[in-house]
Amino acid sequence: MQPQPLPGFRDFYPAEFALRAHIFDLWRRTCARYGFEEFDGPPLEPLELYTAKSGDEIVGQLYNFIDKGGREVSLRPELTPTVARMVAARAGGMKKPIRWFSIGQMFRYERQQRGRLREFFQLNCDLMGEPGPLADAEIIALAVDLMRAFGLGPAEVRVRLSDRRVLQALLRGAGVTEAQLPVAYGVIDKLERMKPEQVAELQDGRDTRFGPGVGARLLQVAALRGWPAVRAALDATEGGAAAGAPLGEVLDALGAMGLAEFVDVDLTIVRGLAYYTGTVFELFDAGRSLRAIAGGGRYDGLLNQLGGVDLPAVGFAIGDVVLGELLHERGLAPAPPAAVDVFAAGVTAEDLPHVLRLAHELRDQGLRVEFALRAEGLGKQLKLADARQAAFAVVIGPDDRARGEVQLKDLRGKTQRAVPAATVAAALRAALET
RNA sequence: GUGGUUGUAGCUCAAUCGGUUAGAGCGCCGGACUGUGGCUCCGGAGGUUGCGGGUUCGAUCCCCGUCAGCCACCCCA
Repeated sequence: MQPQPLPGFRDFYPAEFALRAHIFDLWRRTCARYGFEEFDGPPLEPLELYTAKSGDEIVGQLYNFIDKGGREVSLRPELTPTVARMVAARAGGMKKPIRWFSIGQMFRYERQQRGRLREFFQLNCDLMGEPGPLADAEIIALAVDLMRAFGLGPAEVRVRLSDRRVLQALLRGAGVTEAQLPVAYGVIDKLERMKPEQVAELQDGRDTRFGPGVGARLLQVAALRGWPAVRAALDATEGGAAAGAPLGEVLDALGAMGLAEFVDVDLTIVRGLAYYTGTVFELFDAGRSLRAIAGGGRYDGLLNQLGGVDLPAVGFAIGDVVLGELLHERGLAPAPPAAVDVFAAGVTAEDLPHVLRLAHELRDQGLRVEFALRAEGLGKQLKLADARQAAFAVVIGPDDRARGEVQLKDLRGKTQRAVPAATVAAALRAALET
């Protein structure tokens, strides 16, 4: 057996590379439509950049090592700390709000599974310097349009949207103390994966982490679905209306953009407990058979914590792995594009110099051209042209040359016509532009 | 990192109770096809049955280990 790539790392053969290029292309074009600017940082960073944000525990999930200068370094597992550093360094000089995106390869030392590798590409989008809910709506709209760009509609992908402020108000109203909030977030986050017995213990109070009856009320909060139900619960809670106002404005804005049909209000979306302060959302395939496609939210304190500049921010990240799987599943992964426009074929050995001259002339004009690299029958050459999915073939033979012509074949339309040799380049350019 | 499960040709799969030389389709290469492609027909290459060990007269098949994929847990920044 040949040596294989390391576990969780991929070889990109042309077909897979074509999908990756397609994904990157649509990511870039969609971000551009929202006025986002592309940037990048180093793939290798000081280890402290990540331990400062997440603690020493994450080292177990990093590709870290000591470099030849004795520095503790790590391949980047995420981009946010790099963004924070870069923004902090020049925040004073940048017009707000800042709209940035980046496409880069990330590395995490984790056990791989479907949709989770040790190396992946991630699109990061951050909108910094604006605390208002329209910024949240803008970011969510971008995430939705990134799905629509691939042909994925509301029947294929769903945004599950929550808000840390709403969840906090409802949990406090349910009797969860301030100190118990982190535990309650953890419970809600795990609810879908908990055994029925554990849920029952929460329901009937055998789970003693919360006060009497609080567990059952927590389950009621977690079961709320849709904005009307959540808003009704907020209206019945002290301070609830104020806590729910930003989420309401986000939903109104998304509705005005015509994207409301993608969004499900669902408070069980918790995500990383550490730093989200408001809106929190994840994108899933509608059948929920895959991992989350994307996730993000508002993290108003993080840039200050990491970079020392107090800027509110909202953002998200999308990986290429789950998205790629979904595109395959839905038949939305494009076939690799044809690599050549024109195949130049000669009939006899004496035609070869003319084939080479024409091929090079066409290449100089920017056309993609291939020809047979050894003497072969015309049928064989055209088979190759067909396999390459060339749109046209030019056939040069002794009879054609005697008349100063070449045969120009439209391989898709199955038509052929004689063209003066001097005008074939212009004819091909014209035909390929249509 | 823990537990479970699956590994046969480039891909998708077959191989009787443990039995002789591990097969098929697709793909690839060559030919039919010496000035015309997609079709068809013929032929060929390609396998240490993931790897290592054990049981057995004999192992793709049973056992152990290991590596890899998948599933769950963990984690999800």
